[in-house]
Amino acid sequence: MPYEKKIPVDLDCPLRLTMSLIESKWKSCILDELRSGDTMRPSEIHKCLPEAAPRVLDIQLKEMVEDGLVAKTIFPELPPRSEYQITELGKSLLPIIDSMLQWGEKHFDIFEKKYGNK
Amino acid sequence: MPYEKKIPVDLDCPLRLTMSLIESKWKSCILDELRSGDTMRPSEIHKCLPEAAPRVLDIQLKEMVEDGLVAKTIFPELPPRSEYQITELGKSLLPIIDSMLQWGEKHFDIFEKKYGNK
DNA sequence: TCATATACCGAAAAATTTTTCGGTATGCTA
DNA sequence: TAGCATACCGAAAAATTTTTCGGTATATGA
Repeated sequence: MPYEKKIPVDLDCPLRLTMSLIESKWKSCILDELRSGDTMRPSEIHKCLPEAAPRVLDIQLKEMVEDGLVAKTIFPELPPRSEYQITELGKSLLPIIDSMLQWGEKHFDIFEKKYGNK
Repeated sequence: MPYEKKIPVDLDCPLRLTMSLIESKWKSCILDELRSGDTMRPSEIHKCLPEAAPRVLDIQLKEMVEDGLVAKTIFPELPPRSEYQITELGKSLLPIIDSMLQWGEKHFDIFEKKYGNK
């Protein structure tokens, strides 16, 4: 296989399971982008997360589809077109994403001061 | 430096900030272990997380102390003794840990079926 | 005396993830 | 016709994290 995780998800404990689904660098951001429920094309997602290497987004989107967090529709056209949309399972993670977002906003200044502008 | 993260935390966005504080393999579990507020000695933590290599726990505990999630008390004795305790900042992450734990419990069977027992 | 336990560190190896680069195929526009 | 965009893939390089191993120091128990 081209690129594949050794262990798809961590079944050792429920906490590690949830973490393993979202801990890759951009997965939580992808869920956040898709939160509205609207479909997004890959190129849009890339535009919204310009710091992410396009290849990682491909890989992580693929894993999220495999994990059932995101659904993919491929249109058999040329040039190719496809769309991604958050699933119900993916939506059920949004409260977690929200609370992390809020926590980060609330405590941002602590870490800004501590680690910020090098 | 012996072992050090390139970038301590991710200040690009609040969501990535929160993720970067807990996404290392065992940090969320460490917070979960320390949740009661009682102090724990390193050897206890190691016993509670036997699958983690002791060295990673050392490293990750040290980072969590640096990040302010955990407090450390060193007793100047021999043989050495030290204690770790969750801080208020660390406690403020517990609702997130809780919701991940609950999510994992609720959806465990999906992933068990999908990826489980090889 | 020898083994064990304690807490931690450094170095190097191994594993994993992320990034970079190049390639596929085709339609549109200049 | 040339260049660009689209969506994706493979391979390899780079970066990062995790693991393994060995070492520090001293007290206790066999």
